[in-house]
Amino acid sequence: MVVNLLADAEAEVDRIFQALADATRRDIVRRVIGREQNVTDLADRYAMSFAAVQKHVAVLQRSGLVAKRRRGREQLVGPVLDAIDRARTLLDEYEALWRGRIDRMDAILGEAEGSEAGR
Amino acid sequence: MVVNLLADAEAEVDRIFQALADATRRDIVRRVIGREQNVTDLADRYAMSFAAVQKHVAVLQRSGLVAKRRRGREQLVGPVLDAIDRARTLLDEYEALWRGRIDRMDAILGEAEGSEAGR
DNA sequence: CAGATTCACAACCATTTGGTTGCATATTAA
DNA sequence: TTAATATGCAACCAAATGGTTGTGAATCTG
Repeated sequence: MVVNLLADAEAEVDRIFQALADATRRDIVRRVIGREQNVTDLADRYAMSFAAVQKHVAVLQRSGLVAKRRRGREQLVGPVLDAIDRARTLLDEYEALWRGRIDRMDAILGEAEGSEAGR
Repeated sequence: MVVNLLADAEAEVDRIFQALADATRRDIVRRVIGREQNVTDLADRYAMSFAAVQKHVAVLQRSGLVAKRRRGREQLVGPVLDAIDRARTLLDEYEALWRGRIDRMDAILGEAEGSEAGR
């Protein structure tokens, strides 16, 4: 159903913003965009336990912004360019909305739908 | 100290992304950008209690993205254009960061992963 | 093989989040 | 003045978050 598709899309946006709502995680994203890094290297940068950093990486992974790939005994954390680009586009859309350039888009996602009690 | 200034700035970013990490709140932002609305009107749109919507508005208010002004017995919720523009700029910076690093990475991408770029 | 490295994962804990109901207060309308 | 409207706010609750420690399994390395 359309409602579920929308709900899924919204949930995905939720996860992306949620993932970015933590300074450590934003920093991790920056770092792995610079270069793939294993979890230990990442963990060494922050004043918290290895397991805590592991959890942050898991949150980012769930949001789709990063992914891990194995290399021997280590897991290399790297950016998922498609997802990051999706996030970027999403931010673009908010920017457009906020700038008020979306007079036409108002007709599309304006009054009609957003209201539905579907959550 | 510089550290605290940075921490404050990061905390503010936290609050902004956090505020946007909920579909109802994103919807509220869209709506009040379209036109100032009182809390009751907003609450009528969503399948949750008045108090719940009140709390969502409070979160948005703490993030600085919206503000309330009194008109008689009602509180009109409206966008805070300065703060929204600040947030927009912030998102722009992330966009630039991501795009910039990705572009730069594209140049390097052909090479083997063994190559250490000292950082 | 033995030890070190790297990671996964479970259990636990405190705090925050997102929701509820109920009650109090301010303002408008009749 | 009384009733209806619009809001604020406290108390409560379940689930999620963000952290910890501890245990165990893979994978190098000497």
